Amino acid sequence: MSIALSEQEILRRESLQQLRDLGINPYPAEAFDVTAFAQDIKDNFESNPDTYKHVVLAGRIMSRRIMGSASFAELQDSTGRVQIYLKRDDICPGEDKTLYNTVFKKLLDLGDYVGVKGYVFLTQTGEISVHVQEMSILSKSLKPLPVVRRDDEGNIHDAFTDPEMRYRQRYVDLTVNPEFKQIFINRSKVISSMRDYFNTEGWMEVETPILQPVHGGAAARPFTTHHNTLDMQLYLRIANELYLKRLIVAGFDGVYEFGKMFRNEGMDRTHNPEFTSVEIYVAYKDYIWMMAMVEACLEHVTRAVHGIPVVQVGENEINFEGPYEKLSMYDSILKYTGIDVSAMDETALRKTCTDLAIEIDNTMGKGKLIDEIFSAKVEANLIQPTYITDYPIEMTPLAKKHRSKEGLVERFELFVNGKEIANAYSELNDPIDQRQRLEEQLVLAGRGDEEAMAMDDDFLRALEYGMPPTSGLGIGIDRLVMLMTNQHTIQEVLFFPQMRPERKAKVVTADDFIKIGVPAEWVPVLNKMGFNTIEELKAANPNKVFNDLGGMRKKLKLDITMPAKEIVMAWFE
RNA sequence: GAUUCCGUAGCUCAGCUGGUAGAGCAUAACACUUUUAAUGUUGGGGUCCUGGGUUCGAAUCCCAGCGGGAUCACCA
Repeated sequence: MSIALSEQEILRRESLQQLRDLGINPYPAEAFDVTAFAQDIKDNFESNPDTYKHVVLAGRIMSRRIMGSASFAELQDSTGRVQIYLKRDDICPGEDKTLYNTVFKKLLDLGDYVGVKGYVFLTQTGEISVHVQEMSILSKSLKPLPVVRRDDEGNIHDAFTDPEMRYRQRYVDLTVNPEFKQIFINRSKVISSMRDYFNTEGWMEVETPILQPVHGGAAARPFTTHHNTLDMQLYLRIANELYLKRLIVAGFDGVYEFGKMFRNEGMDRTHNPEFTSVEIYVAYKDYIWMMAMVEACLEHVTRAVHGIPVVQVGENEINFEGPYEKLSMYDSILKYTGIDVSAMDETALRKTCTDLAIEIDNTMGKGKLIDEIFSAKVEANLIQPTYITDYPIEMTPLAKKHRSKEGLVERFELFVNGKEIANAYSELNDPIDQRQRLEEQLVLAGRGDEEAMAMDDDFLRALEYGMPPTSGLGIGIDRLVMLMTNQHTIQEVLFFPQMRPERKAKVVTADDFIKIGVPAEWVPVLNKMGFNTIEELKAANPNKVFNDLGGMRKKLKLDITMPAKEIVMAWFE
């Protein structure tokens, strides 16, 4: 709790107490069953007025226009806002006008939850409104929300836009900027439609460990933690690939998992330390099959979100209907740079990078150098969904060697709008080859590559028992959602993006002040005067503090007893 | 991590070459029975992010720190 309450917060707490004094519970326990929603009323009242003669709805009061004994307010529920009309003598049919004159006009604040019963009608200006016959308080709001106003043209005034506050206090953001809720509704549709697609195909949703003794399956720095009972180091997973493959070894034909991954790396517009991915593995398939599956799946997802297979992303209209363009890694570099890197050795690649003004360092192997060229020169050109296929073996230790092309693996990545969205292999199931490839990763690690993949002996043991030919796919859900919702920062598609901790207010409990003899009712006054710790108080001049207490008492019109001077002096001993 | 911009009332923002801190909304009081960015009148509300420095005097200038944004780097 913050130390000094703002004027408005103090007033709201006083209103809360006055409600209680009137015998009104500001936080009632009873259920309040609604029968109507704002959006439905606005959409359907005019075509079907008879069904809105008795409505019950609930939500926050978001604006009020009080005109004597009648008032308009806007009620916001989960679907939107609808205007409500309150007339004193309607909600207070008897002599007692307290509910209107005191409760509604004085003690309610913007942001309070109320429940209303009444009927829908059209005002003289033609706005669909609810004529309230009964009103009850469902929850009192003690902190004022930012007020965002909209005029007739829909222009927003005093918008609540500070990204820091929007991300730290997402509950405020989505309350006053409800249009952002659609991003998260669409996020949910992306995941649920994809899950539907997988389930319809007969593949099984599974869960695998997040706490892993070996961080395998991807190349990234992990978060490290410690288990006390086992007294062992554990990692938050950077990928779940190796566990899902163990389940293919176990005899499932298709398994998939939606889940959080954790990578201890930089944060920016497209990276959050924890992010969501889906991985799916299907036995007896290869990466050619997987391409067709991805096309069907993403078209299904796009239709689920937008109703059509096309989505507008910035300037670009992106069509998720398959089939997508396919380019091999080498051909894509040839296409966009005119350089054929397919036969180059490491030395030649280094020279090519230098010629193209691409920064490199000594830890980079052949695969990484090619990837640098690709990232710098090709990626941004891949706007419509495009498969980049057949990667150099050095950068892909978990994929099967290409069936016909030497030095390559059966892998594709799907690029959309210049960004990687999906990654898939014909999975490596030759245990001896797999062991060698992981050993090569250890060499890279020895050269200083912090992200080289770790050895996982249990995974190799599983492969030795035999894994059927399998194709696997990973999709970054956050980036897919960014595409589907036309957002260009990952923070906009995460409810609670990672932030640095807020600066802590210097917190001191009232007890500390009470212990040195300060009467409880004077503690907030001292806080208001800037004394938030005992040390700060004791550093002050006792006579000045005593005088200022009197001044504050007068200024704040406090109805509390002034402590005697000796008592104040005693605080300083 | 680098560069750069920003941090002032509950919110959105002004605040010039340093001289008693401002507006709109919100809030409080009064008026008002179909308003709608309601209106009219009158009030209250501030750790100018934090800590140093320069100065007679700092929201303003300088330094450091904290937090955020953008760009870049990193991130297959």
